[in-house]
Amino acid sequence: MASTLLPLPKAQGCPLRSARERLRGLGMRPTHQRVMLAWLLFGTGDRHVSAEQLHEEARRARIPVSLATVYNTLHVFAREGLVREIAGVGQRSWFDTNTGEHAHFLDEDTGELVDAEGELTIGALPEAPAGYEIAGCDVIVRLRRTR
Amino acid sequence: MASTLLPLPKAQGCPLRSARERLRGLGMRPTHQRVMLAWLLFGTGDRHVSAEQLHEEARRARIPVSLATVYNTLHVFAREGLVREIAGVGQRSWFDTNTGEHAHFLDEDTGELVDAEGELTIGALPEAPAGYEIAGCDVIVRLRRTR
DNA sequence: TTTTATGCAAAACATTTGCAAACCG
DNA sequence: CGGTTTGCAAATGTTTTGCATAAAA
Repeated sequence: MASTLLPLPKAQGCPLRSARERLRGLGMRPTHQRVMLAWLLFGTGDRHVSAEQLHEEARRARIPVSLATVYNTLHVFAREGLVREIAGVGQRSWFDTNTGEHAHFLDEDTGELVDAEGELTIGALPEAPAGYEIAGCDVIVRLRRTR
Repeated sequence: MASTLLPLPKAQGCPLRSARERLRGLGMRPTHQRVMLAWLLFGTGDRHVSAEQLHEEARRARIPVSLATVYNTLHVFAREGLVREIAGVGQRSWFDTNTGEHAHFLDEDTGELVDAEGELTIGALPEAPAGYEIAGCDVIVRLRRTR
Protein backbone atom coordinates (compact mmCIF):
# COMPACT_ATOMS: atom_id res chain seq x y z
CA MET A 1 0.00 0.00 0.00
CA ALA A 2 1.22 3.51 -0.79
CA SER A 3 2.58 5.42 2.14
CA THR A 4 0.47 8.29 3.29
CA LEU A 5 1.59 11.84 2.80
CA LEU A 6 1.22 14.36 5.53
CA PRO A 7 -2.33 15.60 5.64
CA LEU A 8 -2.74 19.25 4.88
CA PRO A 9 -4.87 21.26 7.25
CA LYS A 10 -8.18 22.15 5.71
CA ALA A 11 -8.45 25.70 4.45
CA GLN A 12 -11.40 26.80 6.53
CA GLY A 13 -10.68 27.63 10.14
CA CYS A 14 -7.80 26.34 12.19
CA PRO A 15 -7.90 22.53 12.41
CA LEU A 16 -5.57 22.42 15.36
CA ARG A 17 -7.79 24.71 17.32
CA SER A 18 -10.90 22.70 16.47
CA ALA A 19 -9.21 19.46 17.44
CA ARG A 20 -8.33 21.09 20.74
CA GLU A 21 -11.93 22.17 21.32
CA ARG A 22 -13.25 18.79 20.36
CA LEU A 23 -11.01 16.99 22.81
CA ARG A 24 -11.85 19.43 25.55
CA GLY A 25 -15.52 18.94 24.84
CA LEU A 26 -15.09 15.23 25.48
CA GLY A 27 -13.48 15.98 28.79
CA MET A 28 -9.97 15.01 27.88
CA ARG A 29 -6.98 17.22 28.21
CA PRO A 30 -5.93 18.50 24.84
CA THR A 31 -2.27 17.82 25.29
CA HIS A 32 0.18 18.59 22.52
CA GLN A 33 0.51 14.91 21.57
CA ARG A 34 -3.22 14.29 21.53
CA VAL A 35 -3.95 17.36 19.45
CA MET A 36 -1.25 16.49 16.93
CA LEU A 37 -2.30 12.86 16.68
CA ALA A 38 -5.89 13.96 16.20
CA TRP A 39 -4.66 16.29 13.49
CA LEU A 40 -2.93 13.43 11.71
CA LEU A 41 -5.91 11.17 12.10
CA PHE A 42 -8.68 13.54 11.17
CA GLY A 43 -6.86 15.98 8.90
CA THR A 44 -7.67 13.91 5.85
CA GLY A 45 -10.68 11.73 5.15
CA ASP A 46 -11.46 8.37 6.70
CA ARG A 47 -8.50 6.22 7.38
CA HIS A 48 -7.14 3.18 9.14
CA VAL A 49 -3.97 3.11 11.09
CA SER A 50 -2.06 0.78 13.27
CA ALA A 51 -0.27 2.27 16.24
CA GLU A 52 3.07 1.64 14.59
CA GLN A 53 2.00 3.42 11.40
CA LEU A 54 0.72 6.44 13.25
CA HIS A 55 3.87 6.63 15.28
CA GLU A 56 5.97 6.54 12.12
CA GLU A 57 3.82 9.23 10.57
CA ALA A 58 4.25 11.40 13.62
CA ARG A 59 8.00 10.89 13.44
CA ARG A 60 8.03 12.07 9.82
CA ALA A 61 5.96 15.08 10.81
CA ARG A 62 8.43 15.86 13.61
CA ILE A 63 5.80 15.41 16.26
CA PRO A 64 7.53 14.26 19.42
CA VAL A 65 5.55 11.31 20.72
CA SER A 66 6.44 7.88 21.99
CA LEU A 67 4.92 4.66 20.75
CA ALA A 68 3.48 4.01 24.20
CA THR A 69 1.68 7.33 24.06
CA VAL A 70 0.35 6.55 20.60
CA TYR A 71 -1.17 3.37 21.98
CA ASN A 72 -2.51 5.19 24.99
CA THR A 73 -4.00 7.96 22.88
CA LEU A 74 -5.60 5.60 20.37
CA HIS A 75 -7.25 3.71 23.19
CA VAL A 76 -8.49 6.90 24.78
CA PHE A 77 -9.84 8.05 21.43
CA ALA A 78 -11.51 4.69 20.95
CA ARG A 79 -13.11 4.85 24.38
CA GLU A 80 -14.50 8.29 23.52
CA GLY A 81 -15.77 7.12 20.15
CA LEU A 82 -13.42 9.20 18.02
CA VAL A 83 -12.03 6.10 16.37
CA ARG A 84 -13.16 2.54 16.25
CA GLU A 85 -10.84 -0.26 17.19
CA ILE A 86 -11.46 -3.05 14.78
CA ALA A 87 -11.94 -6.28 16.62
CA GLY A 88 -9.38 -8.78 15.88
CA VAL A 89 -10.06 -11.88 17.82
CA GLY A 90 -8.02 -10.81 20.74
CA GLN A 91 -4.33 -10.88 20.10
CA ARG A 92 -3.99 -14.54 19.42
CA SER A 93 -4.94 -16.79 16.54
CA TRP A 94 -7.90 -19.11 16.78
CA PHE A 95 -8.46 -22.28 14.88
CA ASP A 96 -11.93 -23.68 14.42
CA THR A 97 -12.71 -27.27 13.51
CA ASN A 98 -16.01 -26.06 12.13
CA THR A 99 -14.88 -24.99 8.68
CA GLY A 100 -18.30 -23.89 7.46
CA GLU A 101 -19.30 -20.26 7.29
CA HIS A 102 -20.60 -19.09 10.62
CA ALA A 103 -20.26 -16.15 12.92
CA HIS A 104 -18.36 -15.93 16.18
CA PHE A 105 -18.97 -14.27 19.47
CA LEU A 106 -16.03 -12.55 21.06
CA ASP A 107 -16.27 -11.92 24.76
CA GLU A 108 -14.63 -8.53 25.09
CA ASP A 109 -13.75 -9.09 28.72
CA THR A 110 -12.14 -12.49 28.55
CA GLY A 111 -11.06 -12.52 24.92
CA GLU A 112 -12.75 -15.88 24.56
CA LEU A 113 -14.16 -16.82 21.19
CA VAL A 114 -17.16 -19.08 20.77
CA ASP A 115 -19.39 -20.12 17.91
CA ALA A 116 -22.42 -17.93 17.51
CA GLU A 117 -25.41 -20.19 17.70
CA GLY A 118 -28.38 -19.01 15.73
CA GLU A 119 -28.48 -17.72 12.29
CA LEU A 120 -26.73 -14.91 10.59
CA THR A 121 -27.70 -13.95 7.11
CA ILE A 122 -25.55 -11.81 4.97
CA GLY A 123 -27.40 -10.31 2.07
CA ALA A 124 -24.90 -8.68 -0.22
CA LEU A 125 -21.17 -8.81 0.07
CA PRO A 126 -19.05 -5.99 -1.32
CA GLU A 127 -17.33 -6.76 -4.62
CA ALA A 128 -13.70 -7.66 -4.39
CA PRO A 129 -11.41 -5.00 -5.86
CA ALA A 130 -9.91 -5.75 -9.26
CA GLY A 131 -7.17 -8.32 -9.09
CA TYR A 132 -8.58 -9.88 -5.95
CA GLU A 133 -11.04 -12.58 -5.12
CA ILE A 134 -12.90 -13.14 -1.90
CA ALA A 135 -11.21 -15.87 0.07
CA GLY A 136 -13.73 -15.88 2.87
CA CYS A 137 -15.60 -13.78 5.31
CA ASP A 138 -15.41 -13.58 9.06
CA VAL A 139 -18.13 -12.10 11.19
CA ILE A 140 -17.22 -11.32 14.76
CA VAL A 141 -19.97 -10.22 17.09
CA ARG A 142 -18.45 -8.49 20.08
CA LEU A 143 -20.19 -9.15 23.38
CA ARG A 144 -20.21 -7.12 26.53
CA ARG A 145 -21.51 -8.32 29.86
CA THR A 146 -24.73 -6.61 30.88
CA ARG A 147 -24.54 -5.10 34.30
CA MET B 1 -14.86 -21.03 29.71
CA ALA B 2 -14.76 -24.54 31.12
CA SER B 3 -11.62 -26.49 30.41
CA THR B 4 -12.03 -29.32 28.00
CA LEU B 5 -11.72 -32.89 29.11
CA LEU B 6 -9.77 -35.35 27.08
CA PRO B 7 -11.84 -36.46 24.15
CA LEU B 8 -12.75 -40.09 24.11
CA PRO B 9 -12.21 -41.98 20.89
CA LYS B 10 -15.49 -42.72 19.19
CA ALA B 11 -16.75 -46.26 19.62
CA GLN B 12 -16.96 -47.22 15.98
CA GLY B 13 -13.65 -48.08 14.30
CA CYS B 14 -10.27 -46.84 15.38
CA PRO B 15 -10.16 -43.02 15.35
CA LEU B 16 -6.39 -42.92 15.32
CA ARG B 17 -6.26 -45.08 12.25
CA SER B 18 -8.86 -42.98 10.46
CA ALA B 19 -7.02 -39.77 11.32
CA ARG B 20 -3.91 -41.35 9.87
CA GLU B 21 -5.69 -42.28 6.65
CA ARG B 22 -7.27 -38.89 6.38
CA LEU B 23 -3.95 -37.10 6.68
CA ARG B 24 -2.34 -39.43 4.20
CA GLY B 25 -5.21 -38.85 1.79
CA LEU B 26 -4.43 -35.15 1.89
CA GLY B 27 -0.82 -35.85 1.03
CA MET B 28 0.67 -35.04 4.40
CA ARG B 29 2.78 -37.35 6.42
CA PRO B 30 0.79 -38.77 9.30
CA THR B 31 3.44 -38.23 11.90
CA HIS B 32 2.84 -39.13 15.51
CA GLN B 33 2.32 -35.50 16.51
CA ARG B 34 -0.05 -34.72 13.68
CA VAL B 35 -2.15 -37.80 14.29
CA MET B 36 -2.42 -37.09 17.99
CA LEU B 37 -3.25 -33.42 17.50
CA ALA B 38 -5.89 -34.40 14.95
CA TRP B 39 -7.26 -36.82 17.51
CA LEU B 40 -7.50 -34.05 20.09
CA LEU B 41 -9.06 -31.67 17.62
CA PHE B 42 -11.57 -33.94 15.97
CA GLY B 43 -12.21 -36.49 18.69
CA THR B 44 -15.03 -34.40 20.09
CA GLY B 45 -17.45 -32.09 18.34
CA ASP B 46 -16.69 -28.71 16.85
CA ARG B 47 -14.29 -26.64 18.81
CA HIS B 48 -12.05 -23.63 18.84
CA VAL B 49 -8.54 -23.66 20.08
CA SER B 50 -5.61 -21.36 20.28
CA ALA B 51 -2.19 -22.90 19.76
CA GLU B 52 -1.38 -22.42 23.41
CA GLN B 53 -4.55 -24.20 24.51
CA LEU B 54 -3.97 -27.14 22.25
CA HIS B 55 -0.39 -27.42 23.43
CA GLU B 56 -1.54 -27.46 27.02
CA GLU B 57 -4.14 -30.10 26.23
CA ALA B 58 -1.51 -32.25 24.56
CA ARG B 59 0.70 -31.88 27.59
CA ARG B 60 -2.10 -33.11 29.84
CA ALA B 61 -2.68 -36.04 27.49
CA ARG B 62 1.04 -36.88 27.66
CA ILE B 63 1.48 -36.28 23.95
CA PRO B 64 5.04 -35.14 23.35
CA VAL B 65 4.84 -32.11 21.13
CA SER B 66 6.44 -28.69 21.16
CA LEU B 67 4.56 -25.43 20.88
CA ALA B 68 6.35 -24.70 17.62
CA THR B 69 5.05 -27.94 16.19
CA VAL B 70 1.54 -27.16 17.36
CA TYR B 71 1.70 -23.90 15.42
CA ASN B 72 3.18 -25.61 12.42
CA THR B 73 0.57 -28.36 12.49
CA LEU B 74 -2.36 -25.99 12.91
CA HIS B 75 -1.18 -23.99 9.91
CA VAL B 76 -0.75 -27.12 7.82
CA PHE B 77 -4.22 -28.27 8.85
CA ALA B 78 -5.60 -24.87 7.96
CA ARG B 79 -3.95 -24.92 4.55
CA GLU B 80 -5.52 -28.32 3.88
CA GLY B 81 -8.93 -27.17 5.06
CA LEU B 82 -9.13 -29.36 8.16
CA VAL B 83 -9.50 -26.34 10.39
CA ARG B 84 -10.26 -22.75 9.71
CA GLU B 85 -8.03 -20.03 11.01
CA ILE B 86 -10.29 -17.24 12.11
CA ALA B 87 -9.10 -14.03 10.61
CA GLY B 88 -8.39 -11.49 13.16
CA VAL B 89 -7.05 -8.51 11.40
CA GLY B 90 -3.57 -9.80 11.27
CA GLN B 91 -1.76 -9.68 14.56
CA ARG B 92 -1.95 -5.99 15.13
CA SER B 93 -4.74 -3.68 16.16
CA TRP B 94 -6.30 -1.31 13.68
CA PHE B 95 -8.03 1.92 14.42
CA ASP B 96 -10.51 3.36 11.99
CA THR B 97 -11.59 6.99 11.90
CA ASN B 98 -14.79 5.86 10.23
CA THR B 99 -16.78 4.87 13.29
CA GLY B 100 -19.92 3.80 11.44
CA GLU B 101 -20.79 0.19 10.80
CA HIS B 102 -19.05 -1.05 7.70
CA ALA B 103 -17.11 -4.03 6.49
CA HIS B 104 -13.38 -4.32 5.92
CA PHE B 105 -11.24 -6.01 3.37
CA LEU B 106 -8.18 -7.78 4.64
CA ASP B 107 -5.45 -8.46 2.12
CA GLU B 108 -4.22 -11.88 3.18
CA ASP B 109 -0.84 -11.37 1.57
CA THR B 110 0.09 -7.98 2.96
CA GLY B 111 -2.07 -7.96 6.10
CA GLU B 112 -3.34 -4.55 5.01
CA LEU B 113 -6.82 -3.54 6.05
CA VAL B 114 -9.00 -1.24 3.98
CA ASP B 115 -12.60 -0.15 4.03
CA ALA B 116 -14.88 -2.29 1.93
CA GLU B 117 -16.58 -0.01 -0.51
CA GLY B 118 -19.99 -1.12 -1.60
CA GLU B 119 -22.75 -2.40 0.51
CA LEU B 120 -23.00 -5.21 2.90
CA THR B 121 -26.33 -6.17 4.33
CA ILE B 122 -26.67 -8.31 7.34
CA GLY B 123 -30.10 -9.79 7.72
CA ALA B 124 -30.27 -11.44 11.09
CA LEU B 125 -27.70 -11.32 13.81
CA PRO B 126 -27.51 -14.15 16.33
CA GLU B 127 -28.99 -13.38 19.73
CA ALA B 128 -26.54 -12.53 22.44
CA PRO B 129 -26.28 -15.21 25.12
CA ALA B 130 -27.98 -14.47 28.42
CA GLY B 131 -26.09 -11.94 30.47
CA TYR B 132 -24.51 -10.38 27.41
CA GLU B 133 -25.36 -7.65 25.02
CA ILE B 134 -24.01 -7.08 21.55
CA ALA B 135 -21.38 -4.37 21.66
CA GLY B 136 -20.78 -4.34 17.94
CA CYS B 137 -20.12 -6.44 14.93
CA ASP B 138 -17.09 -6.65 12.69
CA VAL B 139 -17.19 -8.11 9.23
CA ILE B 140 -13.85 -8.92 7.67
CA VAL B 141 -13.79 -10.02 4.07
CA ARG B 142 -10.54 -11.79 3.35
CA LEU B 143 -9.06 -11.14 -0.06
CA ARG B 144 -6.62 -13.20 -2.06
CA ARG B 145 -4.83 -12.00 -5.16
CA THR B 146 -6.08 -13.66 -8.32
CA ARG B 147 -3.29 -15.18 -10.31
C1' DT C 1 18.60 -42.93 1.53
C1' DT C 2 16.07 -38.93 0.69
C1' DT C 3 12.73 -36.02 2.11
C1' DT C 4 10.10 -33.95 5.56
C1' DA C 5 8.88 -32.93 10.32
C1' DT C 6 10.20 -32.05 15.04
C1' DG C 7 12.25 -29.80 19.18
C1' DC C 8 14.61 -26.39 21.23
C1' DA C 9 16.11 -21.99 22.09
C1' DA C 10 16.48 -17.63 20.37
C1' DA C 11 14.54 -13.96 17.65
C1' DA C 12 10.93 -11.06 16.20
C1' DC C 13 6.93 -8.49 16.98
C1' DA C 14 3.03 -6.14 19.10
C1' DT C 15 1.47 -4.40 23.17
C1' DT C 16 1.48 -3.16 28.11
C1' DT C 17 3.37 -1.56 32.48
C1' DG C 18 5.84 1.05 36.14
C1' DC C 19 7.58 5.11 37.48
C1' DA C 20 9.90 9.55 37.38
C1' DA C 21 9.59 13.84 34.94
C1' DA C 22 6.80 17.15 32.38
C1' DC C 23 2.55 19.30 31.49
C1' DC C 24 -2.29 21.31 31.91
C1' DG C 25 -5.52 23.94 34.23
C1' DC D 1 0.02 23.32 43.21
C1' DG D 2 -2.30 18.76 42.10
C1' DG D 3 -4.00 15.54 39.21
C1' DT D 4 -2.93 13.84 34.25
C1' DT D 5 -0.15 12.59 30.70
C1' DT D 6 4.17 11.47 28.78
C1' DG D 7 8.54 9.03 27.76
C1' DC D 8 11.48 5.57 28.44
C1' DA D 9 12.90 1.09 29.14
C1' DA D 10 11.78 -3.18 30.64
C1' DA D 11 8.34 -6.85 30.84
C1' DT D 12 4.80 -9.65 28.66
C1' DG D 13 2.69 -12.62 25.48
C1' DT D 14 2.33 -14.56 20.95
C1' DT D 15 4.23 -16.31 16.89
C1' DT D 16 8.16 -17.36 13.87
C1' DT D 17 12.82 -18.94 12.64
C1' DG D 18 17.22 -21.56 12.25
C1' DC D 19 19.28 -25.58 12.58
C1' DA D 20 20.61 -30.08 14.28
C1' DT D 21 18.16 -34.42 15.20
C1' DA D 22 14.62 -37.79 14.37
C1' DA D 23 11.07 -39.96 11.80
C1' DA D 24 8.56 -41.31 7.55
C1' DA D 25 8.64 -43.09 2.81
